[in-house]
Amino acid sequence: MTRTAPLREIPLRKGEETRATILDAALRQASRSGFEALTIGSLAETTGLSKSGLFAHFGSKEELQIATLDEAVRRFIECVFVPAVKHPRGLKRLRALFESWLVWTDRTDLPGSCPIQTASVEFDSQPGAVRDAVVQQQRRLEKEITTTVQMTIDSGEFAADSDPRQFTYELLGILLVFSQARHLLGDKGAAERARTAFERLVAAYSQSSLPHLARVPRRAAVRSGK
Amino acid sequence: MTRTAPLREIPLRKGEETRATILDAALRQASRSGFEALTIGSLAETTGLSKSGLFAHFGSKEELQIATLDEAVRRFIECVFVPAVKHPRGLKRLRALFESWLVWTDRTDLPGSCPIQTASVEFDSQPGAVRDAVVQQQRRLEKEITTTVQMTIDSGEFAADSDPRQFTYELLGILLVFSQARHLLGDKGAAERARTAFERLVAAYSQSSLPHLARVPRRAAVRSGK
DNA sequence: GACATAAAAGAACGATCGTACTATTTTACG
DNA sequence: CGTAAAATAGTACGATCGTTCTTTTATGTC
Repeated sequence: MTRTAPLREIPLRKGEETRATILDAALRQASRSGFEALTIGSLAETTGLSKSGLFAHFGSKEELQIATLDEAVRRFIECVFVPAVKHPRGLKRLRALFESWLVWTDRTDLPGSCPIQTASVEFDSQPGAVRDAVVQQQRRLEKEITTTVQMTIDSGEFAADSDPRQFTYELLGILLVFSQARHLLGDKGAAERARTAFERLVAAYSQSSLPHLARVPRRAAVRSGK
Repeated sequence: MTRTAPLREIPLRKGEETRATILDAALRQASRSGFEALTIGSLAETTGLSKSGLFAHFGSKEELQIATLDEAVRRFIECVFVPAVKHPRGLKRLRALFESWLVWTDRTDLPGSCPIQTASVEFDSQPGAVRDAVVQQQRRLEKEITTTVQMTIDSGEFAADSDPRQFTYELLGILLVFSQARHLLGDKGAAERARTAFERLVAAYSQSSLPHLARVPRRAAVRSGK
C-alpha cells in the first residue's frame, strides 16, 4: 500500500495542501493584478498565513511567480486540452479546442484575465527566470496547438499544403483579441465575433491551393470531404 | 507675436520641457516593465530629478500613469495614423495603416512592447482611473480603425454588406499576436505571418456575399477591382 | 536688475516590499 | 506515545514605496 522504497527523501508531505491553497489565491491575484503585484504580504493576508510561513514554501518571489505560472498552465491544459482530446482527431478536435479556449477565457473562477497572457505581456521585455519560464510554456502550448492543426491536415480536412504554424498564429490572434474585448471592454458579442473569425479561418484552410499564401484571391474549390 | 490675450493664467511655461523629458523616460520604463513598475523613485533617478520635483509635475502616481498612457497614444497616432491618412481613402489607406502598425510594434526607440497594449492587459481587471483611461483610448483607436474600414466599404473595394467592426476585431487580433511573437518569442518571421493573415482577411472582405459569415465555404468570386 | 512666481530639491512620514534568521507549533511515523 | 522532521509563526533588517511639507533655486516679466 505505502511506497516500499523510501530511498532517501520522502517528499510525500501534506504541507502540499497549503501550497495548493496558496497557489489558488496566487492565481486569483495574478489574474486580477498581474505577477508583479503578487506580493508575499498581501498573499499571506488573503491565505491567513504569516509572511515567513508562506515565503518558506517558495524561497523567493521569482519562484512563487513561476509556480503560479505553472499552476495556471496546469489548469489551462485541464480546461482546454483535456476536453478537446476526447474528440476525434481532426477538425472536430480543433473546434473543440477552440470552444474550450473560449470557455477558459470567459471563465468566472478567476476574477480577471488569463494569467498566462498577463505574464506573457508583463515579462515580454524583462529578462530573468520568470520570462524564461513564460517563453517555455508559451512555446509548449503553441506546439500542442500546431500538432492538433497538423492532425486536421493529415485527416484531409485541411488542404495538404497548409501551414499549421500559420493557422496557429492566426488562431492565437483571435483568442488574444477575444480576451481583450471580453475583459477590458466587456464586449458581450466578443465570443460570437471570435467564432465568426475562427470559421472563416477554418474555411480558408479547408480550401485547396495554398490559401494561406493567397495574396491574390483565386477561385476556391468547394470543400471535398464531408 | 506674443499671445495678445493673457486672460487669467498663462500656462505657457517652459517647465513643460521637463515634463516631456519625464514622459519620454516614463514611456521607456512602461514599455519595458509595465505601468505598475512606473515608480516615482526610479523615474526620478533616470531623469536626474529629485523624487519630489518629479512628483510635483503629476500630483499622484495615477496621474503619471495616465499621462504616460496619453503620451503613448499621441505617439501611436503620430506613427500609425498620420502616415496612413496621407494615402487615399479605401484599401490603400487601410494597407498603409496596417504596415505602419507593424513598424510601430517593431520599433526600436522603446525597449519593450507597446505601452498601450501593456496597459490594456495590466489594467483590464483593475478598476480605477487608469483603467477608465485605457478603455477610453482603446475605444477611440478602435473607432478610428473602423472608420478606415468603412471607407474601404464605401469605395467599393470591400463588399457592401461587410461588417467593419468584425474586420477591426480580426485586424486587432493579428496585431496582438504579432506583438507577442515579436517581443516575447523573438520570432523574426512574425511580420510576414501577420502580412499573410492580413491579406487573407482583406481577400475575404473583397469577396461578395457575406464572407464574414461564411460558415460553409462557398465558391469565391475573383476580386473585381484591379 | 527687482520681484513675483514657477520649478525643483530636501527631508521626513508611515507603509510595505523581499528576505533572513530564530523560535514555536504541527505533523507523520516507529 | 514519543520524537524527529516538517510546517508555520515571530521578529527584525534595509530598501523602496507614494506622498506631504518646507526650503531653495531657476525663470519670466516689468
